Amino acid sequence: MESKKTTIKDIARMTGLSKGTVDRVLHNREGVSKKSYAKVMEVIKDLGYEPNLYASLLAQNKKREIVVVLPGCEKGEFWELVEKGIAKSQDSCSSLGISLQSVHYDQYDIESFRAACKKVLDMEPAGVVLPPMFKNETFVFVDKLKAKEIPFVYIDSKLESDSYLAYFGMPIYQSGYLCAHILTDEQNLKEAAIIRIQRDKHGQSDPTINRREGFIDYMTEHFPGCELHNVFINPNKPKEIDGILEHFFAEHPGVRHIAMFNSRIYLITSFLEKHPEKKYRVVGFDNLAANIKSLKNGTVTALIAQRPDDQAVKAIGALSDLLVFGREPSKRDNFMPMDILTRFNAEYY
Amino acid sequence: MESKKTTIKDIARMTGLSKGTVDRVLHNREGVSKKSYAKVMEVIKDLGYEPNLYASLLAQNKKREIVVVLPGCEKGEFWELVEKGIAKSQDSCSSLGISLQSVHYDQYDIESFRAACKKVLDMEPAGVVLPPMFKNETFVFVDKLKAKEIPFVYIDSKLESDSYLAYFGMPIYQSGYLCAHILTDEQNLKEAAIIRIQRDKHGQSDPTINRREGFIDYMTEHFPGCELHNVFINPNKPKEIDGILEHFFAEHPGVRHIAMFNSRIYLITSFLEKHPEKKYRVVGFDNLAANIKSLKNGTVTALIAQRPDDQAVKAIGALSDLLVFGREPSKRDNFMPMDILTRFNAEYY
DNA sequence: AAATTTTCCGTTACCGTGCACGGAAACTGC
DNA sequence: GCAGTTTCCGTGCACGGTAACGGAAAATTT
Repeated sequence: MESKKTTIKDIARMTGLSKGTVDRVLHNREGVSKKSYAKVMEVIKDLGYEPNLYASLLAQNKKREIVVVLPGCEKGEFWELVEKGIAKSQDSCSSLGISLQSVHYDQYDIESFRAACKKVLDMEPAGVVLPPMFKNETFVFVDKLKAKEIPFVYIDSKLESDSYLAYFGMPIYQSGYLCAHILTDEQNLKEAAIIRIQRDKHGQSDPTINRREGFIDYMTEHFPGCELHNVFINPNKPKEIDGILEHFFAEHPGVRHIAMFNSRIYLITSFLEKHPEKKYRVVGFDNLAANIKSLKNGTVTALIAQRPDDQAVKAIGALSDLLVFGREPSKRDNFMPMDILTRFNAEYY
Repeated sequence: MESKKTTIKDIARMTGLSKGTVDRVLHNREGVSKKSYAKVMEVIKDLGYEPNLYASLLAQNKKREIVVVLPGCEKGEFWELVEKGIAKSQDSCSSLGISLQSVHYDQYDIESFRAACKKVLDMEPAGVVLPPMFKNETFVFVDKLKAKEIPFVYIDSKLESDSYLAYFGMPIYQSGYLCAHILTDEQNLKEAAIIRIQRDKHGQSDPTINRREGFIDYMTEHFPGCELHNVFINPNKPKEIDGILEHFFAEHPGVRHIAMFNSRIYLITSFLEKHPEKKYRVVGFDNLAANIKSLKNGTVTALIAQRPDDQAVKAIGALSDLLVFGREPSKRDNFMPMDILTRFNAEYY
């Protein structure tokens, strides 16, 4: 049992052939007689031969590239957290002989996404990681990837099809459901406010829609009498936000519970900090630095976070596992845990 | 920029030395003059040399072994979750040429721990992972490891000393603090019950003590008037537990909040299920299957979990990073996030 | 100054696979 | 029977790094 692992040389010796021929059999290359082929296969099975990965990779001496296609972003925005995950993966990738590249586009400009896709295809990468931001364009893109036999992994959210290698992201509908559970804390509510972003989405795949469904379903099931107010704000006009909120809450003094389904809860903390006596119960999403700050000072009650860095790390890991070790991921759909962050556990995330 | 990665040969050429000497520098082996050493180091930095993992592992052709020393346990107990992490690591380890072994002992029998330690030392492992269960004996053990220059990593909790490579575990005091925060939900409390395990601990390192301190500190700071009742139960006499609890809660009808600082909240769910009308608010620790079950059916309000599987994965990862890549962990103390589990996010952990 | 030790470094034989090259044997057509 | 194909297979170098071996140069001792 302490014997060395069997090598190609052993098989060559056992069969009376040379390692060149054994190699040909292993790779199903032509130029082997049926008799020799059968003999080699038999010995391989008998000895339980497994090729030495290191030697193989060393001899191949290929360089592979994984490309992550992401919206470019300002400091402190959600996608920056994904970038952190990419940075984390850099080390392990480079020591596996894989280089990591990011390609950015403007998430509000479909043309820039098309350009990014073209760029990626020209790079001929060994694998691609992407969040599906523009639904139709993403379908077009991944079809091309499929045609080139380039594996790809979705993060953040996914599009249904049978061609993606894996998906790493939050269970979005359930995150809305959970949000409602935390917001109400099982206390009966009469009213609650949902703060929404005012923007024309043309063809964007928007997880917040699905999330809102989860939220509303929870409320309907548990507190059907609760009235849900939608309040719209525009992140491009930050100065107007406080006014809009002041106006709304003046008209609805009974509302003490606030939820928001995107990562921008920090947009309303300025308003909240002006009314500490109201003790609003506020639940938002994602561990942006600005959100965490408001969480720690008590302005925000809880955040639901989804480990965007881990999503990137795992997506890249799944690809490199495939590329280097030939291992298919065990699951295609990998839901990340929904982390509940409060002021007393936030700093450990 | 499309140039090949720099190799040892490149460095040899650039410095006018041979690759043997470069290799000596890379491994800090002796027999290199200061001048040559400096020259090589400079070129390495300039070219940004990174060794080729495959070639290195292939040439070394070593087999190393990482040993995890753990309390053996029944199905469904805490340490089983750590075992899951070990199983997860098996794949990545074996493809890195590392084999993983577990050595078990009885957590209530110090002699069995001594025997386990001896066994581990005889195995001459390349690295060791362990939770420090018996304080003094662990010190004796890790001293021997240190003498043999075997790196070791603490999980779950840690002992203060300067010899451990890394620690992966929950911030224990803070977890008690957080527990109180969740239990009270910022509502003023008059009374609360702490369920404790009755057992004589001889020399065991017990995280629950520290955790209770955190809990009590939170309560003292936020609700100084709240009376905390200690209720002791004995896990070896499960039939008595319900009676003890019935008796206690009959005598203290005002108590509606319950906390428990070990992983055994499932011991009291039988009692809780008999009194659904009381709507006890119950917070416990760790995502054991039995606990999760009570969480999902609403008996338990929340669990604070610490990713025991991740602890194992990361501990093993830190060791193999050191063994294979020579990378020291960036941090010695790695606190795991304290996950707040409720009935609606538990299944994603 | 010779003898010895120590310090330093180049050489070389691997590790297990991949693959190009070329040669031997078998098979073809005349 | 000979030249030309085709089929099959062995040889040998390459991949990048490791580490033992031994020799030259420098430092030390006698």
